[in-house]
Amino acid sequence: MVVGKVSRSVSALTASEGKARRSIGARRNPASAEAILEAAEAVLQEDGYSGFSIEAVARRARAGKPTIYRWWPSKAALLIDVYQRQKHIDYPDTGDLERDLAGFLTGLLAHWRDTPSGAIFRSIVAEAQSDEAAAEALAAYAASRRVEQGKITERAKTRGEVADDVDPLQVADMVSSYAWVRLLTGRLDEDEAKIRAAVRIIVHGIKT
Amino acid sequence: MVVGKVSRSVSALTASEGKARRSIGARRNPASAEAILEAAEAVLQEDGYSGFSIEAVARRARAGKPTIYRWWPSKAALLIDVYQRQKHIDYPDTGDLERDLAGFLTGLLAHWRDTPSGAIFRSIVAEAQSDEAAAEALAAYAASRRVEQGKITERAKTRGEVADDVDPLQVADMVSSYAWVRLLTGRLDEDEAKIRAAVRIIVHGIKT
Amino acid sequence: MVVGKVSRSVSALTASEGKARRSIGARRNPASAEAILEAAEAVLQEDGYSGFSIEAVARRARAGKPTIYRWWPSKAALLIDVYQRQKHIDYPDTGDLERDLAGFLTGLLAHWRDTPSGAIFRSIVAEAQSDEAAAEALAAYAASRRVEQGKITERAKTRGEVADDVDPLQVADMVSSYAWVRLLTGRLDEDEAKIRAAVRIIVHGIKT
Amino acid sequence: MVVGKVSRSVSALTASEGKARRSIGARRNPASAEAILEAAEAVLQEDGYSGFSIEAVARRARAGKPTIYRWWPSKAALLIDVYQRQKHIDYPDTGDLERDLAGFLTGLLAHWRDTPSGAIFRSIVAEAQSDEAAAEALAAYAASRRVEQGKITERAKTRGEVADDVDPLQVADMVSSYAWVRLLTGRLDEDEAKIRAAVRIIVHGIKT
DNA sequence: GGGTAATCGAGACGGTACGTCGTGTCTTTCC
DNA sequence: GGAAAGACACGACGTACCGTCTCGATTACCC
Repeated sequence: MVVGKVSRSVSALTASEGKARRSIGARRNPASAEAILEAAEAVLQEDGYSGFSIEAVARRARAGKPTIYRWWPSKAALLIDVYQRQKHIDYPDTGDLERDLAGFLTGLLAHWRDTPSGAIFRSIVAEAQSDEAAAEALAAYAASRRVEQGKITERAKTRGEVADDVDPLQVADMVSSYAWVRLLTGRLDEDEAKIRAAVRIIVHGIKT
Repeated sequence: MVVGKVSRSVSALTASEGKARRSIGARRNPASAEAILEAAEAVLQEDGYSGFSIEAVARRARAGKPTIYRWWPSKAALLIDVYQRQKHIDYPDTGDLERDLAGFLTGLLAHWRDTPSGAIFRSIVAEAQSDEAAAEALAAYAASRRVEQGKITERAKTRGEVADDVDPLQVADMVSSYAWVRLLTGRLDEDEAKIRAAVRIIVHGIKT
Repeated sequence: MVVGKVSRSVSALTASEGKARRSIGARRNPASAEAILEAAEAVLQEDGYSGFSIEAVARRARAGKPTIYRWWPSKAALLIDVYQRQKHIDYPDTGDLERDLAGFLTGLLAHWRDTPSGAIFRSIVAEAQSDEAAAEALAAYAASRRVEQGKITERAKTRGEVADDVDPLQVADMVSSYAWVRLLTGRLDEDEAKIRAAVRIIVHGIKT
Repeated sequence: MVVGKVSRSVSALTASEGKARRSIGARRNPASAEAILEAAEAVLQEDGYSGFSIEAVARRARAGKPTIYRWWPSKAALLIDVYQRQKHIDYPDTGDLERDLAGFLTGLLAHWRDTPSGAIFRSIVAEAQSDEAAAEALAAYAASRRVEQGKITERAKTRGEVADDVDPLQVADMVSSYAWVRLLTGRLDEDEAKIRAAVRIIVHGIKT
């Protein structure tokens, strides 16, 4: 059983229309926003984080730099938007905590490994180390993800699988951290048995 | 009881000599190397990773840029050297696993919070996301630290506190990851109770 | 005795109405035109030619940029309109050529120095160096002014003060040029004795 | 008889070397300076003042913008250098004041008309209307030219052709102004007879 | 007297240029 | 041959204007 799947529609047309987009009046042009996000994604995928610049995105999107700065105050904000467009992680709900956490973890690592998401998220974390705005955005995002992922343990707690004094957010934190560090140190292709072992340790550690 | 202490010799004189260093002939000038490393550390501490540039280090060290590039092929290499000059933290050995792990974790977070090490290590992680050399250096460093830290659990295993099928390196990985993510998301001032709770979960999860 | 005085009606109200002007139907709104011209004049006076941009004028006039572009095809056109709103100086007629020319010259320089006219005229000359329309407008304006100013010498010629072969337009040209260059090189605060000396040279040069 | 002719050597090679120039150590590279000045001249000639930008010059010279800004603090400074490279006006010395002044004037106007100098000088004057630095540079330049040109009248004064109370600088000012305004209003193709008439007026006005 | 048409403020759009900063390479001069 | 010094080509930064556009609201004019 899967909850929370969010897909996105890719309109790959916009990027190579040939003709320039125009203003549609005194309001944001969604076509421009779309083109910019797609260009950003493409630049990241092709040139990596080191080649990712506002200029490069603007060039590729055939957009003016001010148009980007108007809507995304920093490189990080753009990165996060790109990441959000990509991401659709499943939060499993099988009725078994260990299975749920292991499913989440393997799903997340596979998602990072098999889509551009991993590279993008690495970029965001890197950016957050030098840009205060990025750090805040990342912190907010991470917190919201912890809440979401914490629900897995919360459900198990409701089922009586987990000790009363356990904080689901803390569990989410531990599980996420394990995934983050794997991403940041290039160890996404972790043996699934190891992942299960790690999850088992935590689940054993918190059960009633 | 304390193991693995590494100290460094601080020659704080070099940074503000006033007069420029000169060549000492056809060989590397240690005073320059020292001045550069100290300047790098100071820049990182004062301006953070965002202000850390080869130019800034050269300015502060009163060194020529080529002198830096001659000895450190990339920003990452310099960062790693700077980090290795730092005093490392202690790995406690009290005879009690939970106490050891909690001591290690609080010590590490405090070390990152109270010395330049935190800013430096954040920078290395950030750099490693786009620089291959930094990534390799970071991976090697992290692996060696896992081995070192794994000894804590290894000892507990020898004492029979821990189940046979537990991989001490995996435990080290989980504990370190928890610390890393806190560093990278600016949550070093974590409540000590929370840290103990996290450690307790893991220790409960792996005990015989 | 004074000839050729042109006044303008200042409706200083429009500039700071607070509330935005609206369309008054399918025809030009004179209040907007007025507000734009006044804003342009104010911007020129306060920030000079370098701060004079369509954006700045629109902001100050609380007008839309298209409203400006609709009625003034170029910055130059707006500048010219602004200049023409200015009060023009008097052409003296005392019955004495030297007195008339000196009066004209000191009056013109004082006018440029003490009113926005100087800044505006400088701007037009500058604009005319790269804008063809401005160049034409400036040429036409300058020619008409030469005719007007030539009448001073013309009258003296009628009185027999001036040699027959003297072209009054040429005299006007020489006198005006002297003033222009002073404006353009920031030498409006010229010693009056010097002005009189220059006029005397010309008057001596053309007298019967 | 002609005095003060200054020629320049054009090394048109530099502009299209194909390969980029490199630094020649910690000092100014004359090849870069040369390439920049030539590119500036070419841009001015081909695109006019409105197309003249530091960016365009840098592009054309295959130079970095900082290299230009390092040596020329403003657009005006660059323009003036370009103008100085171009200019080689004769200050005639025939022993006859009227002939000298007429020769100077026709020479100057012809020079402005037949070489890029005219366009360049117009640009400088325009620039000086919005840029304070340009204004100062132009004022200094104009003053030095007045001194130079004043020597023509000075010599005539020594010869006793000119009244004692006449200021040669003022005469130079009047003559130059006449030329400037012709340049700025696009009237360089003035009838030579008119020029002579203007000069005659002044010479008559100042003679003993 | 209801539709049409032109006007208004507003502001987004794709661009270009600004002036500054950092990169990594180079050369000279001094030791 | 190492080191300080700093110029060089390059390119990204974030901002200001450019001139064009589309909007929604607001009348005046014409059928």
